[in-house]
Amino acid sequence: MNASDRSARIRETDIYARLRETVLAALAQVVPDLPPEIAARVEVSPAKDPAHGDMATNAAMVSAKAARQPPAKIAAALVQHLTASPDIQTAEAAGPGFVNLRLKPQAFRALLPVILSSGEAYGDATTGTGTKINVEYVSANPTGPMHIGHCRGAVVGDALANLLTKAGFDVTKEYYINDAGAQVTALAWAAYWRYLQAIGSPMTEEEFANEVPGGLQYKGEYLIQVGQALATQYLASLATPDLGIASPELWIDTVKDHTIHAMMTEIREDLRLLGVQQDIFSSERALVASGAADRIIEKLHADGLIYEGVLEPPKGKTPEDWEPRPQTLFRSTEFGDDVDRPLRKSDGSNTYFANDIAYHADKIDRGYDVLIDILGADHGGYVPRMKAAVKALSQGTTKFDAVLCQIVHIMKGGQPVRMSKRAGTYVTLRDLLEEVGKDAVRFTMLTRNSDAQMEFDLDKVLATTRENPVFYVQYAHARCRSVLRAAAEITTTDDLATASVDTLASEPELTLIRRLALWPRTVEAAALAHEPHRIAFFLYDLAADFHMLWNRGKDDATLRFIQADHLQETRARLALVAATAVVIRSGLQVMGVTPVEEMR
RNA sequence: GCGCCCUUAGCUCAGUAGGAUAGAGCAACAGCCUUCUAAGCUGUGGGUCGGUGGUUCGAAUCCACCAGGGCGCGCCA
Repeated sequence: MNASDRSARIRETDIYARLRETVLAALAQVVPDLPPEIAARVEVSPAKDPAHGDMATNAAMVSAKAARQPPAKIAAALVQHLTASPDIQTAEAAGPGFVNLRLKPQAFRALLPVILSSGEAYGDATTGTGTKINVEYVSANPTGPMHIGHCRGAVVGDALANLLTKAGFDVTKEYYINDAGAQVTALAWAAYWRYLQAIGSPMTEEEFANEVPGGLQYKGEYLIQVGQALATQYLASLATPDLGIASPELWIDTVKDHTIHAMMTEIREDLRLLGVQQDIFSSERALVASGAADRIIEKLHADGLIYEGVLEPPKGKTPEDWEPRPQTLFRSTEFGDDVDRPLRKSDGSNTYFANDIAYHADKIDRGYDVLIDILGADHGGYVPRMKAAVKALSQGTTKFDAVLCQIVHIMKGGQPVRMSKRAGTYVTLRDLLEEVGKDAVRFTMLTRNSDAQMEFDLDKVLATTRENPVFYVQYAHARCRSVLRAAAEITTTDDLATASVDTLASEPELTLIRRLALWPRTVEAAALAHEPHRIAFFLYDLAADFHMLWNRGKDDATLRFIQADHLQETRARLALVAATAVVIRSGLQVMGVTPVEEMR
């Protein structure tokens, strides 16, 4: 799509963007030599108070200084020019220099055919055209099935990726498998224990645990199958002749491979059930094995960004066992971090950070303009060093943003559900999905800003009341579909895009249409802010407007959508209903929630 | 001790890229309602946007300091 096609499309679908162009054109008449950076600050935004009209612009105020004229004077001149616009009914200067615009109802109504012919593509933006973004999310240790703690990041990341795609970005969804660290070695030992059990080893768990460096972790039963599979494939060849612990070199890589593969199979299935489908799975272990991590460290070394040094102890709180030690450090302080960060452990292997630098370098090499990591809030302290690393690696050309997800507290029967493996109340993602379903999980996870803690009340997400946004939004869509089904017997609905909508003039109808008009703007703002939860709130408001309109039919039968003896009126109303359904679907699509056709 | 995030109605939370008189749901109060597909509808009360300064024509929003909560703080990921 070229630039003029693009702006034509914007004029057609985003009424606020269109009016902004109108205002800028008028402003160019009033203030001929306005600097572009001032023009960029001109906004046309929806009026908060209906008494102010439909929209307002700050054009006069932001340009007053550059024009060396008082805002009121510029506003008055703008009003003169703007009243000539075919979209505008009235324009008036108000307050400290706003220009309030009241649009002709037709300007809003004309959107309905556009929505109906665009379908769910309505709201697509071109903001991100030409920008490649990588969204990395979930990235759980492959040490067991996914639990609730992983779930929020998965949903937020997935919805954000969808949102960015809708806003025109070229998006890659990625999962980074943290399969290289000590945790995975511990996992392999745990699987090896299940293997020994499977081949009938006489060792007791205690005897085995005493031989494991760091002790036996991951006692979950989910590894039993892995052990049995190993036994089937390798018989007793991974153990000593008397079925004891063989030298780790003989089995550790095999068991690791096998176990990680088994865990990832489970995790992929969990993700699939959650409706998450990532494009790329990157392995930390493969990255290290390929030598990429070492190469990056060498490169940074050559750039003078790595040195051997001793860190100061944390101020005010010196750990008991603190002692000065020389370490391999990355100069992250040169790029805004608080302290330089270690890259090597004392055993010579890389820290997680070192490998993550290599991983992000790899993503930069793949040509992304923006890297987004979805992280748990407990990784907040990690963000500045990663930001520093990306800056150093890309010479500042690649942007990095981290979206932090706060903890989710599961509530049931008014009581918090404790997350404890020992107590057996460890809630897996699969349990949650079975209990409330994918759609309720996804929607609910998006009903809070991701950096706010959230209560997930298992009883409330299934409630059929207005206070449950999942229900309220789905119900609005179901009602739309219900009306359209009912109307199918009276009038055809397939060509509503060409229906005359001039009769839609009541306040609740126009309120709903104005809400629909906000959709492109909402998509764009949410995408740029990396805040997918805004979509959920928009849909809730949209649903409220729709239910309001529906409820009017309760009091007054002539206000119902279907009027058997007024076909033209009916078709106009149905066009509005159909457009509402389209926008709800469009929003649910971003959230990864399946719209329902009926509530049963 | 330091850094990051947070603090908005009784409760749970929004607040659209600094805009006008800060919004919604629940709860409370007062009415209505038995339905084109229903699990409700209308109205009312309720706020020093944690506090104090500052920048600005204009601040819940940006800056500084203070108070309270969460997270993190040399080879865990």
